[in-house]
Amino acid sequence: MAGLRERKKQRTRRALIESALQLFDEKGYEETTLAEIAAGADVSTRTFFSYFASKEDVVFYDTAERMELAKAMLARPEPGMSPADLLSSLIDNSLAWSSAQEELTFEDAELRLRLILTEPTLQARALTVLFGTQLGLARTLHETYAGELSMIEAAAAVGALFGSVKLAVIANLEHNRSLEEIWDTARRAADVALAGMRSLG
Amino acid sequence: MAGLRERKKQRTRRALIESALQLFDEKGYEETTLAEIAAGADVSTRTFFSYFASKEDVVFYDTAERMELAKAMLARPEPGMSPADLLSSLIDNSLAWSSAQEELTFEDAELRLRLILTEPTLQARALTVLFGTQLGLARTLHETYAGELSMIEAAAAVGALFGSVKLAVIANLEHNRSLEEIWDTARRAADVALAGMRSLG
DNA sequence: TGCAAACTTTCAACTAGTGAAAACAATAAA
DNA sequence: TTTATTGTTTTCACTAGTTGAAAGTTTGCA
Repeated sequence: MAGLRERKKQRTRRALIESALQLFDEKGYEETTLAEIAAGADVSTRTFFSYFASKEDVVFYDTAERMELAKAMLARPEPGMSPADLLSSLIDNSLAWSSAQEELTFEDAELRLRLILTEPTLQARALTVLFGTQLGLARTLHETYAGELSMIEAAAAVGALFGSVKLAVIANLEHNRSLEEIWDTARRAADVALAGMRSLG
Repeated sequence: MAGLRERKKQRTRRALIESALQLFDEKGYEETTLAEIAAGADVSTRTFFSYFASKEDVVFYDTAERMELAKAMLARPEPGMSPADLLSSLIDNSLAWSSAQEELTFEDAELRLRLILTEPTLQARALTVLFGTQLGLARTLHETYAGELSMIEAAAAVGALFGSVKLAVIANLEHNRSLEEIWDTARRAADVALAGMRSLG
């Protein structure tokens, strides 16, 4: 389908991602230099920056894609579904999706999560990314329920949902050893936020 | 009271803050270099880093103080106050406090807010700071209502509250011209989150 | 085959941030 | 008031992320 040029670019991109994640795992994030990442992917340091805007960005390479999926979900709810139900199913689906990715092995996904939770720089970036996602989802939700849901309400709903899940999961990180436990924490926190929406209508 | 050494340090700190904020205002955040900030405060560039860990940190110089105030509030609720009521009054107080600071003029405060909302780097830092604050407040709340409120519930409550307010305020930035309007947006968003808590008990 | 467009490399520069040792100033003890 | 001690700032040297520009390659297409 796509020409050689396009395929080559995808390969370079992949090579950069793999080189980076492997090095981060082996030596740590801060300890890995861009020069090393580039070398591992057989390109010049300068070239790294035509694929990613920053060192942090490699770690979040699939964010845009995930965002699109989530948006698509919110854009076309099953007929008759309330905003709260829709958001509730979004949480379920997102958690499920994390496990079921082909591109990355389960270990890769877990490694990446640990990396993000461990490295301050990446944590900060994650907060930014998540924030942007929420804004986008709030807008979509507002459009989906045009008339019924003001922008403030949509933003408050999405913000409350993500805010409670995020804080609860992180605050319980020490206690949550397995993915199941994390999943359970997330669900319980989500229900706190969703109860608010339901009680308002 | 404090010795000369201590007073001198406070003066240098102030000088750095003022030099930085003034330059950020005049030339923009990214355009201002640490060398210029230091020069404006009559110290060496290296000295900047014994006062602040990074360029971003100057802008958030009073964060720790604010955090302590908020924590203190959550630690000693009026007898018989529910968690939801307590958090509700926290929001009111925080919004009020922003306006009533002596150290900075009203313009300074507003300039700083605009700076933070405008500059990506500072936005990112704000998210991190706010996140840390939430974690601290959730722990305090959990301790205050020991037995009644699990850590997950406390985190979900605080996360939902801050999450909804934050997202609603930002999402409505364009529409919110005055502080009063922002305040109103915040209150409305907070009520969405608080309704959830109240409906659960 | 040959030209134009897309990509990569090389080179040079700038800035945030860090470590270490030398220089300097403040405090307290003699 | 001199001296020893301790805290603070400066100077110097260096690393690493990031950006711009120009030169060099590769690919797509006529």
